[in-house]
Amino acid sequence: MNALSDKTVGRLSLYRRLLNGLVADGVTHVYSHQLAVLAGGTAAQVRRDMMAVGYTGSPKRGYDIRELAQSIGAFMDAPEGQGVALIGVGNLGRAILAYFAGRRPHLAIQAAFDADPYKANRVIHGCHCYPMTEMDTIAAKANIRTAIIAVPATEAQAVAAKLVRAGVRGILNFAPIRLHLPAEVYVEDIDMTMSLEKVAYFSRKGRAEKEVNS
Amino acid sequence: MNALSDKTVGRLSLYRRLLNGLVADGVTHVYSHQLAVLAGGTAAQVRRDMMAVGYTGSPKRGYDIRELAQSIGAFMDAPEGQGVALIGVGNLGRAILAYFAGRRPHLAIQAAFDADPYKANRVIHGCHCYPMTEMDTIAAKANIRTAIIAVPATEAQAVAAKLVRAGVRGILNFAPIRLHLPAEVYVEDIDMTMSLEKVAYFSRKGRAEKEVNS
DNA sequence: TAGAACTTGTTAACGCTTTCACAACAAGAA
DNA sequence: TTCTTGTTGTGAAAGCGTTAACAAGTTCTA
Ligand SMILES: NC(=O)c1ccc[n+]([C@@H]2O[C@H](COP(=O)([O-])OP(=O)(O)OC[C@H]3O[C@@H](n4cnc5c(N)ncnc54)[C@H](O)[C@@H]3O)[C@@H](O)[C@H]2O)c1
Ligand SMILES: NC(=O)c1ccc[n+]([C@@H]2O[C@H](COP(=O)([O-])OP(=O)(O)OC[C@H]3O[C@@H](n4cnc5c(N)ncnc54)[C@H](O)[C@@H]3O)[C@@H](O)[C@H]2O)c1
Repeated sequence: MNALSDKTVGRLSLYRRLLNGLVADGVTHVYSHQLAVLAGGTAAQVRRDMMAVGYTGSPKRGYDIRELAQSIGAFMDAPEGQGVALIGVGNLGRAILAYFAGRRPHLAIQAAFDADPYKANRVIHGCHCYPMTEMDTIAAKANIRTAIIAVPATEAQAVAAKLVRAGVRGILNFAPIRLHLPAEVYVEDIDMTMSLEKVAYFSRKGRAEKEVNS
Repeated sequence: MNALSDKTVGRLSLYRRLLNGLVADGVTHVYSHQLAVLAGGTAAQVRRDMMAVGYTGSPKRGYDIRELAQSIGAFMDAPEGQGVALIGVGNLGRAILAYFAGRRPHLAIQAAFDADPYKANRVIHGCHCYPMTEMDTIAAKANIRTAIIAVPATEAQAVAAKLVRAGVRGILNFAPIRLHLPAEVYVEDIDMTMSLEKVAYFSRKGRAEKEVNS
């Protein structure tokens, strides 16, 4: 139960998704090197990540998929489930709502908020959309500690501060600015412009490849 | 002109956007520590990144914003501009089209593709949407080397392979699977589910903080 | 049973990235 | 001019995450 690193948690999430896929295919066991190719990593890394969750496989049979997935779940999921709020129901916000709607039982978007009164008090992709003025009360009532920001960049800092005041401790931020918040708030930025520029750069320059001596 | 690291390229993209914002505010010079707080990093890192692009500021005045932005552009942008293709014009694809439409002159989405014949041969957010059957010819004609994948996970691998055959060398992948492609193709994954699970985890556990001795 | 074959768990080495620390330097003040 | 102040550029150190390597272990074969 010691603190896991950022990257390890990300990979655990990926592993679990892959494991669930394997369960659906009827597979029962998997080796670290198999999981590694699915996850795009190395076998050593998979084993090291398993150390972090404390799950132990068996030599010659590998990992029991169902047990391992459950083990990761015990580690990552809130036992009582966890609610998420979405702020900003624009083009991106609606796509996100559509995507996450009813997909994950233990991690669902429970409420959406938008400053536009035209969008408020409607149900979008199965999620009730409230006006921003009600955010504090609803976030408190549903015990929301996690939020997704999909408002224009100019609004993001103010919205983030408001969320933190309402008790939010983790933010997934799509606005292309860096938020300034207390250190105990975890912020993950998804900066599509930055990502696209990286891809564009490397698709011209090529990835710096390790030179292989002939 | 030596190879830059992944992370450095990402930050350069961010710096440039911040610099452009400052130019709009009429600022002409900036210190490394100012840029650092905007970018959410440290002054030392900013200076090291500047080393990478080879631009030299002046002590006591800092960096000339306009020159620096131009310097980064010379480093990152294709001189003749660069076209991007979007595959999959669903909920997410349309949001992306709306967002990038007409925003960046030197890095524009020039063509969209979708397997659904209902979506083909229409103009969506100013971008022509073609049927998948025409992808090869159009990608070749427009000299497209960069693509965004926003198709369902089950289709992503096949679409990616098709893109690579058509000459694409960099892919921004939104589908929640790891693509298996030749090593010279640069792939950046944006895995929203993974990111959200990370945020959910750390919003409960708190970020592993450095213990400060009293 | 003994041995072969292949796996896991774990420590140590490695490499990449960030941070530190400071010499060199520019600009203004005295 | 000379001193003070606050910056940049950069080698060296530190930190962090990944990879390599191998002992210990499990199963199958004979
Ligand atoms: N659409 C994309 O694909 C995309 C890509 C990259 C980044 N982004 C970023 O994501 C964010 C949203 O993008 P979008 O395309 O959905 O924009 P959008 O304009 O379509 O939607 C923004 C929504 O936020 C609401 N809003 C505005 N101010 C608000 C406030 N103070 N409180 C609550 N709600 C408020 C608006 O009413 C609107 O519904 C932006 O920051 C954008 O830069 C979007
Ligand atoms: N919507 C989101 O916010 C979101 C979030 C996370 C991940 N994703 C991922 O992004 C991808 C797209 O999501 P979406 O919500 O836009 O899905 P969607 O179903 O709305 O859109 C998918 C689009 O792809 C097209 N398509 C299907 N097969 C194709 C093929 N072989 N070639 C070309 N086009 C094809 C479909 O016609 C459709 O227009 C999915 O992989 C999804 O997992 C989306």
